[in-house]
Amino acid sequence: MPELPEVETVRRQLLSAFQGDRIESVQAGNDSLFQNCTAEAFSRRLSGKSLKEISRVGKYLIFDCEDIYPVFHLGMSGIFLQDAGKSHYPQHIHLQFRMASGKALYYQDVRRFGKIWLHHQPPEFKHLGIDPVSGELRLGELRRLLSSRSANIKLFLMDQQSLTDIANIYASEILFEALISPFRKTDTLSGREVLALYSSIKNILYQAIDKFGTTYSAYQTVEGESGQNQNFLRVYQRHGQPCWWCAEPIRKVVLGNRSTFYCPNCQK
DNA sequence: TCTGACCTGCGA
DNA sequence: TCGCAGGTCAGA
Repeated sequence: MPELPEVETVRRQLLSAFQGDRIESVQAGNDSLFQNCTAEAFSRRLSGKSLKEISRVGKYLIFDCEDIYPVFHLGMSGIFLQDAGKSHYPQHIHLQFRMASGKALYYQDVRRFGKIWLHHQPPEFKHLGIDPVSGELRLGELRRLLSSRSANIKLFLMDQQSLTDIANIYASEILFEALISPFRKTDTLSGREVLALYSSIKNILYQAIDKFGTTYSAYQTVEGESGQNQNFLRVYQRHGQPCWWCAEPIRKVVLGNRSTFYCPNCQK
């Protein structure tokens, strides 16, 4: 499940492997992934273009291919692979790029929640909030966002209008490290708690990027490897196991239709 | 603001 | 066989 650190890992690995390379041909097989063009048009328009740059806005990956900008959202299970032989689900490979260098790039999406667009100019994402791993998120800005409304803190962290969507695994981990209950309201946090939350957002997300993301189910890096961050999670999927700090069993509840993991003793 | 649908693999 | 996993968005 590619969340923000996984998407950033993918971006860095794609750039490292393919920046400057020219797309010789594209085979696209599944029209349902394409939001504003057909698979055939996607293939035709990208063939012959060079991959100059890849940027990320939230969980969107924007490829700069000269005068055309394919945009990918990986959804729940979208991954890029250099080697189709490392795919665990080759029947779900929907896109295949052949590059002038002789390399190949495959897009696999088991659940097909991913989305692909083709733009003629760099797209804007006005509906997205601040990227939490950019330098744009400062303590004062987080304090302003938290106090501007009275929302559940877990849902706030998963709301892409505020912080470009930190997503489920990391929202639980961030609240655990900050010792803040997932049931709290955003406008009830003390100055000390806001500071703890701010530090925790940075720590947890940068650690996840450093560990090449978290692998559950279908996620693999571009090189076909698993992420390493699942070995460092302290509450996610650990319900019933003792808390890292106090040994109280970790609990699981559903908030906003998503599983939420927390320590009822440490998180106030 | 909340809920359900989309989708497929996996484990109970 | 059924429920769960979860990002996003439309609709209630």
